[in-house]
Amino acid sequence: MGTSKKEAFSNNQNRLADLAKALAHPARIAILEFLAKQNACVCGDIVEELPLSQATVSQHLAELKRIGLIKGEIEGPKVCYCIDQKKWKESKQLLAQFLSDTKSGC
Amino acid sequence: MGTSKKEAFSNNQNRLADLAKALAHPARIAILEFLAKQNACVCGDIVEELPLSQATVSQHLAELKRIGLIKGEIEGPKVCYCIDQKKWKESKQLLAQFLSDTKSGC
DNA sequence: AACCTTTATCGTATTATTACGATATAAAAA
DNA sequence: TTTTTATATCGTAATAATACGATAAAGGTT
Repeated sequence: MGTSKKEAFSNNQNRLADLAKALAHPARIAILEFLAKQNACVCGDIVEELPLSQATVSQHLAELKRIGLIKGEIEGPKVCYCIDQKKWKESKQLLAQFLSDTKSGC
Repeated sequence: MGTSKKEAFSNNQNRLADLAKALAHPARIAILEFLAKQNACVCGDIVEELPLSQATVSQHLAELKRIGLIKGEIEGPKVCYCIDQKKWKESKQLLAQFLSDTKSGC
């Protein structure tokens, strides 16, 4: 027990839920907002932006990488993170489609 | 340890993350899609639509109610569920704003 | 009243998430 | 080569989420 029964749902439903899960923490929202604001790859100083330890920030970055929303490139001693344009557009599309399909009718 | 440090983030970031959390399970996506498809309040038969026990479906409905996306009205022995129009539009707006603000610049 | 139907809640087992110190790794700098 | 800097990973403790059987609650039906 306790395991999510994802196999019982459609691909689309799982993709949406998984995307939502990646966004389901304020730190990850903050990271995405920060990367977008810089409008470029950010090398270093993501940890300083957040009120969390380095290890925890790394975990949140890993979660965003897992879903593919961001990617990191090793640049000397640092890692440069940026939003993955292709995947971000896809995700936007997926969410926007869900939002527009789901109408509240009463 | 283990507790999410939500107090360290902005209101907007927390609202977004909380909304995303409500969407972060395929069963809840399925429920919202089903309610939207019916385009009316649905009395009963939500449990039959899902591959989960009645108790689990009730929990998912409670989570959607917690965030305010749906509301239930007692109608005799049944409960009629529907998407909360006002809250749904607000949430759509919140997400859409985030999606359009967050541009991938590299 | 006794019973059926529908939904919520309780109890509980399992798994996932969150957080952080400590440590590993990898590359630049001294 | 040793040291410094930046990031990832490990280990672990605490909390949250998921699932479901059992039971309660609320309202109809007979």
